Parts: sequence; C-alpha cells; structure tokens
Amino acid sequence: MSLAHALLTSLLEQPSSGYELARRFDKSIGHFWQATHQQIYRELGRMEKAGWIRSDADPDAGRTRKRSYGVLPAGRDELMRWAAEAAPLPELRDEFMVRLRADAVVGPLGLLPELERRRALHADKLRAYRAIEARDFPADAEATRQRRIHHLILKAGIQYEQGWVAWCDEAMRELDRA
Amino acid sequence: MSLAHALLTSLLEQPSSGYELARRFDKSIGHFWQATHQQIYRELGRMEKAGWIRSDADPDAGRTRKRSYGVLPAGRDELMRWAAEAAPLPELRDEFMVRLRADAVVGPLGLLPELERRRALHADKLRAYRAIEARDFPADAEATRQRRIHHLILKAGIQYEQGWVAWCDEAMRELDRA
DNA sequence: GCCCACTATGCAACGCGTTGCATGGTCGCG
DNA sequence: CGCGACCATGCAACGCGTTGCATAGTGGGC
Repeated sequence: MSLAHALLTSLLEQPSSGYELARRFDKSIGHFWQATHQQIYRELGRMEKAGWIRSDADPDAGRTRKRSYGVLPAGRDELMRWAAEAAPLPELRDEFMVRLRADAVVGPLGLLPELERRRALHADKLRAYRAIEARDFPADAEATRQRRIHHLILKAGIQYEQGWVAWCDEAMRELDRA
Repeated sequence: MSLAHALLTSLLEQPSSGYELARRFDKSIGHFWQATHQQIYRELGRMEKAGWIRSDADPDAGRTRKRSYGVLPAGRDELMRWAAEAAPLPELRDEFMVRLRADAVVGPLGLLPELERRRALHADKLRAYRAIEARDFPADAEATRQRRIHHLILKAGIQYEQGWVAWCDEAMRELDRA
C-alpha cells in the first residue's frame, strides 16, 4: 500500500485536492511512483474512511466540487510506522529483454529502431532530470537536510537513466555487428 | 501480455512443463520478468486455447500429471508479431524513494539500516550476475549471435545493480551527515 | 452566444499479479 | 513402514493498476 503513503507524504508537504495531487505526482513523486487520478481518488476515499486524512470543501472552490485534504495525526503516525518497515527491492521488469531473447531464439527481428527509440527516451528523461538539478540544486545553495534528501532522490533518477542510455549504446553496437 | 510471450520464447528454447518453466524463469528470464507458478499455469491454459501451443502427457511422466508444452506455428507467428511492437519503457518504481521523501518531511526516520540492507542485497545480485558472466561468457569463447544477445541481457542486469550499489553508497554518506 | 479547453470528481469493469490453500504422485532416509 | 522433501497442477479470492466513460462547473476566444 505505498500509494496511500506517497499521498500522505505529499499532503504533509502541502494540503491539496485530488486533482492537484494527481498533477503534482507527475512532476515529483511520479518520477518513481506513478498513479492515475482514478487511483488517487479511490485511495483518498479509503484514507478518509481510515481516519488518516480529513477533507473539506476548498475555500476558493466557488461552486465547483473541489475538496481539500489534510493529514490527521493518525495519518502521520501511520506514515512513520510504515516508513520503518523493510521495503521490497525494486525489481527489474522490462519487456524489451523478452523481445531481445525472442530475437535470439527466432532470428533477427529488427529491434534496432526500437533500441534507438528507447535510447532517445531515456536521454530525454536524463536531460529533464539534469535541468531540474541545475535549477533546484545549484552548487552554492545552502544544503538543508530536506534539500539534500530531495537531491538524493533526483540522483537516483539520473543514475538510472544514465545507466540505460549507456546500455542502449552498447546494445546498438552489438546488434549492429549482426 | 508479455508473460505469454516470455513463455513462448522459453518454450521455443526448450519445450517443457509448467513446473519446469516456473523454475527456469527464476534463473533466466526471471531476472527481468518474474512470474509465479500460478500465473504460468493460468497463462499456459489460455495460450493452449488460443492455439499458440499444444500439450501432451510428458513421455517420462509415469503416473504423474506432468504435461509437456510445445509451440505451434501460430504461437511463433504471434511472438514475431509482438516483438516488432513498441515496448513501454521500464519505469522506476521504488517504495524506498517514498520513504526517503517521508523522512524529509516528518524528520529522521532511521532509514540508514534499511539502506545498508538494500546495498547488501544489490551487491549480492551483482555478484551472482558476475559469476554467471564469468561462467557463461568467458573472453575466449566464440560469440554467436545468440550468445552475444544473452550476454547483452545479462549486462543490463549488471549495469542495473551496479547503479544501485553506487547510489546506496552515496545515499549512506549523505544520510550520515545528518 | 457557443464551443473548447481546463478544472475537478467519480463509476464500472477488466486484467495481471499475489496469496493461501488443496491435491496427489515419487523417492530417499531412518 | 512412515515421514519429509520435492515434483506437479490447480482453485478461489483479493487488490492494485488500467481503461473507458460520465458529469459538471469555469473561463477564454471567435
């Protein structure tokens, strides 16, 4: 149930509506934990029932249905309890490796263009992460604990994309030789 | 539906029973595409209905229920059709990053031991992959197309685990400074 | 005044992956 | 002979994530 805890974290950083959470996810936590608006609304409902969060009509909602959520003490406790648990390792799970293996067993399937496409996508993400790094974590900025942790998370993304770009390059060289 | 295609690939490499597939998965394809025996049996049933594979009582089964599966031409066609499709990028999806972010927002949660545990697990996998590499891909071996592709897949795993070990080291240094 | 894009929330259904359990055969060991 | 380890297959149920669709207000542009 990490989604609930990701939402608790996000709501502690800033109380918001489901819609806002969905968009914020795309930009921050979403880099390593994706969720659609459907999942988010469903989960917010459960969390409210569980007494982890409360909601009220957003003050600047006008006549819209906008609801704003905030974390209750029970939610904060739950987050701290959960954070101390052991987390499963992120498992490598990649369709493309299945395709490669299929290529090895039934003969050349023309995977090179796909490999180039992947390389470009990883390189795009890498560039985007680097841009965020340059903007949010300049060398001369003061490094609070929070900033250092956020930087660390971003570096995980950078390391991850960098690794894939390098692997794609090697794979393209190898496949070309066939 | 990659599981079906991973199974087709595995069955093309060698016709086998569901049980054997489940164990082979743990050792080869399973490094980047995991599946339980439940999923495998269920999927084999569907694939047989779809006419992609056929099954018969395994010759050396004795009085056991063992069934052996083989790929039909339609299955081979399906695999080749699928392999040419565009594959989704493997997304980073890691609970630990949620925990780190929670730590940043509610204060130190004592994540260092967990970080050490993860580092050790990644290092274990890395060592295991390197052992396979040394055993199956010695420098002087002749490099067929198939061998080069299998090596490439293994290198993806090595690169992946190496990246995480390096990141864990950095994260431990950073968290220690707090 | 109408249409479109965006904000905002939600239902229904499906599928993959997971978990717990059941069944029954074989083989070696003490 | 009985027991435990392993081989081998399967049912049932649940939960998370996905997809398609519905609803409704708001604000800007032509």
